[in-house]
Amino acid sequence: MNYEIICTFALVKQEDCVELLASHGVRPTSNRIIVLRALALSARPLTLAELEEKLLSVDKSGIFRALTLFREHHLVHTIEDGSGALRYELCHGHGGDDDDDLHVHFFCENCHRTFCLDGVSVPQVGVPPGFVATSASHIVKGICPECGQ
Amino acid sequence: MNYEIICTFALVKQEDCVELLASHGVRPTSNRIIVLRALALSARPLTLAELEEKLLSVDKSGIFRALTLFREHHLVHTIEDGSGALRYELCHGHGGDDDDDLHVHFFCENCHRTFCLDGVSVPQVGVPPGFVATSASHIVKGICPECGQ
DNA sequence: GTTTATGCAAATTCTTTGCAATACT
DNA sequence: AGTATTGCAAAGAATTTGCATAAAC
Repeated sequence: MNYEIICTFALVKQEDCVELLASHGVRPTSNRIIVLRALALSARPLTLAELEEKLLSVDKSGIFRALTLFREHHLVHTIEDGSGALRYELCHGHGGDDDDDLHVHFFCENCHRTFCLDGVSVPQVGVPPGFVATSASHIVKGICPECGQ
Repeated sequence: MNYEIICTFALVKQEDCVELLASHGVRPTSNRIIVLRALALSARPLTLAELEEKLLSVDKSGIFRALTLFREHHLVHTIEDGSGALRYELCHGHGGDDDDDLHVHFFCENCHRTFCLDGVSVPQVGVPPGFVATSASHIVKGICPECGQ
C-alpha cells in the first residue's frame, strides 16, 4: 500500500497555475495565481488565516473570494477538522469534477495540524434508500508521528 | 442490514436524564436536564442556535456550558457538517467512553439538515505508520429522501 | 467604456468568557 | 458561609459583504 503522506503538487511555476485556472473556467488574475500557488506549495490544507499570514500582499477578502471561486469551480475543497476554521486544499482532481477529494485527512489532537493521507482512500459506505450521496469525507483524529515522538 | 435512520433515545422522562447525568459524573441541575432532554428528544443533532430557539427558558451561555460539560464527560459529541455551526448529539455509548460515536452522518445539501445513519457504521481505515488514531468521523453529503421528492 | 477584480472597512455569525446574582449544600 | 450554577452582557474568532477604487478587456 502506498503510504505517502505529503500532498505535493507540481504547480511551482506560475504558468502551470494559470493553465489550471483557465482550464477550470477561472480567469487567472494575479491574486488568484498567488493564492493557488500557496495552496499548491503547501504540504497541508490551509486556513484562510494561514493564507493571510503567508500572503501579505493580498487582502483577506481577496483570498476569501479567490477560495470561494475556486470552490465553485471545483479546484479546491474544504475540510473541517474541528479546529474551528475551515481548511482549503487543492482538489487532486481524479479526472472528474467531484466536490470532495477521495482521500482521508488526519487531525493531530496535540499539534492541531491536519495532514492529508494520500495513500488512504475514503471508504465507500452504503446509505439508506432514498438518500443520494454525492460526496463523503472521512477524518481520523489522533496523534501524528511527530507528536508521538 | 439495519437501515434505521432516526436516532431515538428513551430519555423522555426527567428521571432518566438525571440518572444518565449522575452516572457520567455530572451534577443534574435543572438546566442540564433540560438541555439533555432536548438532545434526547431530537431526531437529529442540533446546533447551539437551534437549542437556544427550542429552550427559551435557558440562556445561550447556559446551554453552551452544559454542552461543553457533557462533552467533557463523554455524554455528547460534536459533528461538523459544513453548515458552519457545530452540531451536538448524544453519544450512543456503546459501553465504552469513546469520544466519537461510531455511526455515519448525512448532510443534505438542499435542506441543510444533518441526519444520523444509525445503521451505517464508520468504516475503519488504516493510517500510515507513526500515526495513532483515536477516533474517526465520516460524513456523507448529498440529497435526503425528502428533498429528492 | 463597460465589466471584472481588489482593498479597506465593517457587518454577520458562531463561540466563548467575565462577572454579579442566585441557588444549592 | 462556601461552592457551584446561571443570566446577562460583551469579547473573540472566523466568515462574509458593501462600496469605492483600480485593473482588465
